[in-house]
Amino acid sequence: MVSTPVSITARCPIRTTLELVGGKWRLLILHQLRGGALRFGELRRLLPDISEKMLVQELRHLTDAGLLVRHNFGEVPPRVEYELTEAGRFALPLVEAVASFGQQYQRAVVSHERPDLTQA
Amino acid sequence: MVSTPVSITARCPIRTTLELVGGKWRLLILHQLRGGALRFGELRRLLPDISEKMLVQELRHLTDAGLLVRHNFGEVPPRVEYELTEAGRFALPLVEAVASFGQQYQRAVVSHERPDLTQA
DNA sequence: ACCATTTCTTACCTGTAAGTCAGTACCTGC
DNA sequence: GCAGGTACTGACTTACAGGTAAGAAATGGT
Repeated sequence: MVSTPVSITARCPIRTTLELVGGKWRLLILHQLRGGALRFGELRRLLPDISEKMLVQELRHLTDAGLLVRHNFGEVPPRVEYELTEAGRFALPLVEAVASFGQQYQRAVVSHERPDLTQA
Repeated sequence: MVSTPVSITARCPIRTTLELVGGKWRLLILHQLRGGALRFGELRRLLPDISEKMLVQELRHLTDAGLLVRHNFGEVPPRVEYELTEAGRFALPLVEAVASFGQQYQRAVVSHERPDLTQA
């Protein structure tokens, strides 16, 4: 053993977050689940323009990441629910921050035509 | 005038934010500029694995969005600085939230192998 | 017998994000 | 007089996010 090969990578936390919840849909899914568990079909109705394929795929990603739990009731026709885990609920303040920044920016853009954001 | 055609779109604030600062690089750029203006070359050095093309492109996007100002000193060799605007500084808490969530998640992942995040 | 419902898979395709690389213009230092 | 730094631009290419559409499996209703 010549040198110490411990975790060279020293992951950037911003990149970590982007890998977890980056992309077009994940924050929106987490946001919809803020109030409690939802069935697959309910999520699809709440996110009108997501394709089924993407919804399945993103739900699976979030579940693998430990932010969601999947409840399969084993019934037929299928009945499945998704719910935030403890870690998932931990992401809610982040979702809130994203939403609130978007709101402020929108307001600033309608009042002036270039964002100012000086006044809350 | 039969109906009132005012702004059907009612933009989702989360989507707005994603369009503004979504993607692989924009949050990282904003983060680097948190302490004040930086030259193009300094940013390139601070973000080792961004390509010059992407850096130019993303700086331009953020400038067009009103989050950055570009200072061209008109010297030769070229000397250009980028700085957060008021609106850009408004995004810093968001960047912080993203970074801190990533940190918590990382810590949770190293201790258990599935994120828990119960203990701060 | 047939159709609808529900969650999910699979194959295929498109568009855009991102990367590579070369070149430009002007000056300084050697 | 040529290499080197500086902030770009543009052409070309690759990778991947995302969309479309079809179908599977099991059951209940008519």
